[in-house]
Amino acid sequence: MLQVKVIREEKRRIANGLRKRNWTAKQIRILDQILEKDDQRRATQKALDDMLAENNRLSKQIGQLMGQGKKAEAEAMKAQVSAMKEETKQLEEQFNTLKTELEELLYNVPNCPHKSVPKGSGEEDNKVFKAWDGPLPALPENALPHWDLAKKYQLFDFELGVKLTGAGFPVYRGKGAKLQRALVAFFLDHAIKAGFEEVLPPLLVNEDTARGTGQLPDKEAQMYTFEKDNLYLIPTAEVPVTNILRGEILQEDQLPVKMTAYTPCFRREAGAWGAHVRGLNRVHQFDKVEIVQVEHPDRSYKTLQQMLGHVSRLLKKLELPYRILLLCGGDTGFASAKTFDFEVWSGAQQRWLEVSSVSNFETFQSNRMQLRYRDADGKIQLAHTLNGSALALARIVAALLENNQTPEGITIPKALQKYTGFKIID
RNA sequence: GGAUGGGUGGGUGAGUGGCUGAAACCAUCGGUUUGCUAAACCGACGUACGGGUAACCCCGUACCGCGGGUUCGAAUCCCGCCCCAUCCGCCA
Repeated sequence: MLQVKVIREEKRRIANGLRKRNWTAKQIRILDQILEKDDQRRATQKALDDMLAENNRLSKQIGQLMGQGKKAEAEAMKAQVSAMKEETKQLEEQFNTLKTELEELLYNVPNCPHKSVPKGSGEEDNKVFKAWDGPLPALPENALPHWDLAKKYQLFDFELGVKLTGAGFPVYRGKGAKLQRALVAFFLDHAIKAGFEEVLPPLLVNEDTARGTGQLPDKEAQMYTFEKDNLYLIPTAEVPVTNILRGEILQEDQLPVKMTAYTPCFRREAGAWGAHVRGLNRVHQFDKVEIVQVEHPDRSYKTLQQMLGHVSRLLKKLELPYRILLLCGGDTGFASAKTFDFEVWSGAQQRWLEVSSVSNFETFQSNRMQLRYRDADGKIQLAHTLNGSALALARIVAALLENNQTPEGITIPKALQKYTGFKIID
């Protein structure tokens, strides 16, 4: 959520940012509505506070009169305060309404894209930030897509998942299951080596937590919900991990806070099915190792680049061809100011698959969850939050299987062999 | 799930209707003293929103788990919810 203060002081910049997200002039008028609503809110608060101050003053006097035994005077004053009560109540209701309305307006405004983010409406306007300059795997004509390889080598089973749960919940088996575990361990070890603290968070979160990172109210339809207990299954580890610091005021020298977590991720993906979603390309449950950083605003973009470096190293070690996209305004997530996507080449499908999304949210999340630090002058400031997948398993597995298929079997990249305990799937 | 007792500032913890935004102690920070360290002493020390000021700051309001209620006035009384501890039940 953007701060009203920022909208007021930098309305031009915010409006320009929204234009990059393809907002029309008409839509951008919401900024004026917000400022107007905030003016009303402040005026009402002033009136209410003055009223309450008067009430408090009189009440104190009543207490004193009572203490002095001046009962009649006290009673007269009581009547006076009682008379003001109705007006106070009205002001209070008005104030609460305005506050709620203001918040609802603010919930509709996405983050302002960073100045380096290109304008655009969708995928087609994303810029290739780093192209793949190496060779693509040379696979034979009859190369199998990963869903066929999975059948051939009994690595995972979708039909079985349907029996147990429903579509989009694969059951991994044998070397397929071991491969999952190996990748998780591989990713976690590298994150720990890069200075991230490993955490193993709950997979169910409450409403406050879902709100903190912006899943509520923006992306409610994306999450599985447990109405009876008022809990949500996490769509990414970002949600519980970033919220660890919700409401905290950190010391400046505690920044950056670096955390990593492996969790399964659950996504309803309602209405997202269609072409290109076979096999592991899109599933309701997948495993992911996430890296999260809470950083000083002055350093957050440098940190974003470092996170790109971290993910790049993982993909190099896995010997997967990859490219990095800088998302355009229209494709950048609601809460993000700047997002890079990583895509790996899926040899048999002959397409790039998104395996990681690395974002700087600036103060969009920290404002909502009041995640702050005390600067050198002792002033309290909102911290920047960042996160990235490092990495999401399902599609990595798809690419690994497809790209490494040989007549003898599927070879395992060298760096991964000590984790899998086998060099080939045959 | 049942019973009982609790949820107060960074921590411990006092506070049963007005003098309490909240004692005291600890921690932290600044100062005095000191050959250095320690100790002692003095002082500062919550957050949000709003108002005033160029700023240091000053003022107002709200917040003692969350939400509602009673009252001129609520940390304190009443109701609902959440959470924690202990015991019982169940159990990986």
